[in-house]
Amino acid sequence: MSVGEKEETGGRPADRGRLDKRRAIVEAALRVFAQVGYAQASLDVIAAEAGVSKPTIYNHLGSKEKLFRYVLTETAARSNAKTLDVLTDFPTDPDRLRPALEDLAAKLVDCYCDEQSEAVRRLLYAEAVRFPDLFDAVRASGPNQFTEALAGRLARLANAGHLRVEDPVRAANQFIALVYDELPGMSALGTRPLDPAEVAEVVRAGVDTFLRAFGTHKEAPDAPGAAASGASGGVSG
Amino acid sequence: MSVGEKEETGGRPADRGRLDKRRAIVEAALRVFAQVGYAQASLDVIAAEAGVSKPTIYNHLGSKEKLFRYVLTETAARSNAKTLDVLTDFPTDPDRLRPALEDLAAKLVDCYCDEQSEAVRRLLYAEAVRFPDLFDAVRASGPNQFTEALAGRLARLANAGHLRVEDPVRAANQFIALVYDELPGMSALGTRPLDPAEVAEVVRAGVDTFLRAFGTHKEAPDAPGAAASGASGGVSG
Amino acid sequence: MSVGEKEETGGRPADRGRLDKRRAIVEAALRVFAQVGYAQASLDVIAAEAGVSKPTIYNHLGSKEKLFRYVLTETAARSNAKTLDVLTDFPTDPDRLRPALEDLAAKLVDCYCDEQSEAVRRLLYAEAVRFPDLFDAVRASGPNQFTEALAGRLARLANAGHLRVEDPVRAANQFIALVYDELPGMSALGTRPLDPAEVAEVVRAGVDTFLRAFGTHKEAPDAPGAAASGASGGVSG
Amino acid sequence: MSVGEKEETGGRPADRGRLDKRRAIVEAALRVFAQVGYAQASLDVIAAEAGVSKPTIYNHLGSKEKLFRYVLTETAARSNAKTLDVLTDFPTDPDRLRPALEDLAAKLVDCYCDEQSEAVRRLLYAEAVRFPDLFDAVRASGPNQFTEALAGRLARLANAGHLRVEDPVRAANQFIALVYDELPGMSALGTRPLDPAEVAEVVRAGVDTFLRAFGTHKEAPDAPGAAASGASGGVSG
DNA sequence: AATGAATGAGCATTCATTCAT
DNA sequence: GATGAATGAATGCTCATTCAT
Repeated sequence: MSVGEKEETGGRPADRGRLDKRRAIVEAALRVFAQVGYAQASLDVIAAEAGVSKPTIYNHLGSKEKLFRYVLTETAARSNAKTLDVLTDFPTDPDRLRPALEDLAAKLVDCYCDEQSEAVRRLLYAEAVRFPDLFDAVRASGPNQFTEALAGRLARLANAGHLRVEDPVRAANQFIALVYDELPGMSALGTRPLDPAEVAEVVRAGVDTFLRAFGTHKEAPDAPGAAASGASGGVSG
Repeated sequence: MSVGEKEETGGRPADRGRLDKRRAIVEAALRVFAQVGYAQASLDVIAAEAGVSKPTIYNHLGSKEKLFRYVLTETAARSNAKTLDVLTDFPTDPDRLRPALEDLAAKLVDCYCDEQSEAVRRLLYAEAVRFPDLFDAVRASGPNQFTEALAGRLARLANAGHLRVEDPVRAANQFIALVYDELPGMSALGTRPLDPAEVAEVVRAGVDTFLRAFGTHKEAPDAPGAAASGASGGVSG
Repeated sequence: MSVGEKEETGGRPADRGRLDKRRAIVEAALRVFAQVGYAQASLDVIAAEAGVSKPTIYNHLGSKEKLFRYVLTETAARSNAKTLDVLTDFPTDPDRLRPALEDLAAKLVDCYCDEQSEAVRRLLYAEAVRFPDLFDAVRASGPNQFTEALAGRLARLANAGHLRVEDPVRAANQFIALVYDELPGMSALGTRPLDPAEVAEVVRAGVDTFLRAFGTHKEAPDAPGAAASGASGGVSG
Repeated sequence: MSVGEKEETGGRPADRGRLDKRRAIVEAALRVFAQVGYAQASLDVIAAEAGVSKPTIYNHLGSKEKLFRYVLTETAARSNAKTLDVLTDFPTDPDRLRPALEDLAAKLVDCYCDEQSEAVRRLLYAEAVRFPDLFDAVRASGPNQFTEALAGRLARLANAGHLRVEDPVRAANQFIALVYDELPGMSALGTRPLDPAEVAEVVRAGVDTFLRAFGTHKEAPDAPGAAASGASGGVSG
């Protein structure tokens, strides 16, 4: 235990290879599950992809089902942590609210649209009947926490006079809905790359609507007239 | 649909049984696919559930994949038709906009949360990678059409001075997002029954936010104080 | 259904091939089970040996365990029927008892030492722990019935004054023990061919002892002095 | 076995643990083999049962097959030694023959029906095809020796005028057959406990028949009327 | 000497699909 | 047109065995 490198696993040096293999298995499994789903994923393929033999998967993770559960919860946890992180930078008492919200929304949809995030979402949808507990677990550890945290921020902003929200949790959910809801359709559920410009536009429009609904008079569109993607003028006033 | 209604199920009476079998197969397949997913669904089970023999499925639909495609597109088409229908009752020049929108939203989420609708959604998510074209086809025939139609209504309302919308398509998407987005999480992706009261509350809150963002001064909450789950009046200061 | 051949199965002509396959499977399974035992028998090998595909075995017999049960009980039933048959020829009031008993014993051990009989015995021993019910079933349908039947004959002989038996069932068991017990050891549990002469000698000696114990004075050794295989004279008196 | 009794378990004290492990392995293996058979016995289970790791089994015994051979021969040897021992107490010139024979028979069937003895028998039956040499080895070292020894005793008794036997080996085999043959069926091949009273009855009946066949006039039933389960006196007439 | 970890080979079972009837 | 029967191809999982430690 002289220089380092082995320090990071904490255990005996021999554990190094073991942990590498475990990680390789889990990563390969995520790739394969995301590609073909739970039922169609064959352990042969996962083993090959991970560069290990099939029994090694069983030694490490016990069964296909346990592997699936582990992969999903672990991946979801990682995604969730990243998502929660985007709130860290969010200013408590922002100079200008609109850009702050747009920044937040951009980072948020970035997390939500991340390849692994979308893969987990697809798998949870796909197996909602067979693994209902997985859905609950991931939701509890992820989206719900983010919603709560965001609700807290919104409540503080409201208290500071920057927003008019009555039910912060609902407002938080609506914020997420406004900035994200259109994207899965555009990316074919995370299956096709998104045009960043379109994403930015969706985000801006979502934040705009959010602020129209919950903002105070102090806020004005960032760049007037930039919000419209379809009909240019004509309507309101 | 004037003259022969029965004509559309085939001319000779002998085809009657044939079409019955086909329908039985498709319905059974939907049930089974919805329950266990594409890969885990076995044709034996579907055949048994439909009360036919396995080769009959092949005679009628060619292969498991074609069966899946057919079931999904057909079911989606039915759902979509029902969804589009909810716009029929929507008044062009409503006396009071809020209740009209709430009624519309209620009917809409009813369609979206319908068991078959949710099953199709889960299956599209599950097989988004393997059947990307299915996702596109269903989206094109369904949600997109509804969005467009709703956008048209919103534009007319805007023209009539009832709303202030610049981009009607976007507004339509946001309307849907606001009234529906929270529900899949609540129903575990259509897997668990929803509490109608909670649904109504979500819908009302979504419409409320929508009107705060896009409504004109003429609109006020339907029942003062009923819209929020928290404090009713103004929050901030 | 002109000449015949199909008549013997009774069902539709198409059933012919089906029944042939079933029989082929069962026969192959018996061979393989007898050769390598239950656990080591692979369905691949059985299928190949039977000239059918593996799923066909499942179509016909459901599972390896069911196949085993079926093969054992069916084979045992056949063996048992044959064994019971040897009593048919046994004279009720024999002129001379000794040759009748020797004939009976010879036929009996022929049945007991039959290849299939021994195979079933080995398999029952081998799987007595895993399939205790099989042991009971086969015993009830086979040996017990024979013992009872033989006991009946012995009782009648006793009543007719040809034997002195108090407990006919026990005497029957002892008769079987005397004429058969040595043979499994000699044939390595049915694994090696028996020398017919040795078998005859064992049988004769067994019957001799039986008659010494249960016979009346009327009976005398068939061929005086022929019973001894080891020490020639010297002993008795 | 004069000087060092402990010498035989190895010289250095360090070997103590090694030999303990070996013994633990063999005992565990016997338990597992007896329970599930050769093929179904997994070395993982045996290792766990023995409290050692799997490679340790290989270090000590080389392979599953060698382990099986060793376990069977060693266990058989132990059983055989015990069985041979029952002849030690058998009086050369008994006062009364019947009780002596009954005592001998009781002890003998006790040995034969011992759990380990039956387990070995079942395993030899089960693997008679795969391990024919094992069957021969065990038979040579065990039953044959006992038979020979018993034959010697019977010959001496005959010489002393207590019995009338012409072929002592055959008589020995018949003695064993008479007192033991019924028991495996009653205990489901050693799988179920025997009722001692029934065993005693079988033994007594066996000895009775043996004496009726080979005894001299000097011998009479031990307890008049106790020998038969049916009518005691003469039957026919 | 003992073990944790890894693996190649094998097995029971299932399934989508086809063919003869 | 409908079906019973059959099958090639996979799949999840287990096991005896070996190697590095």
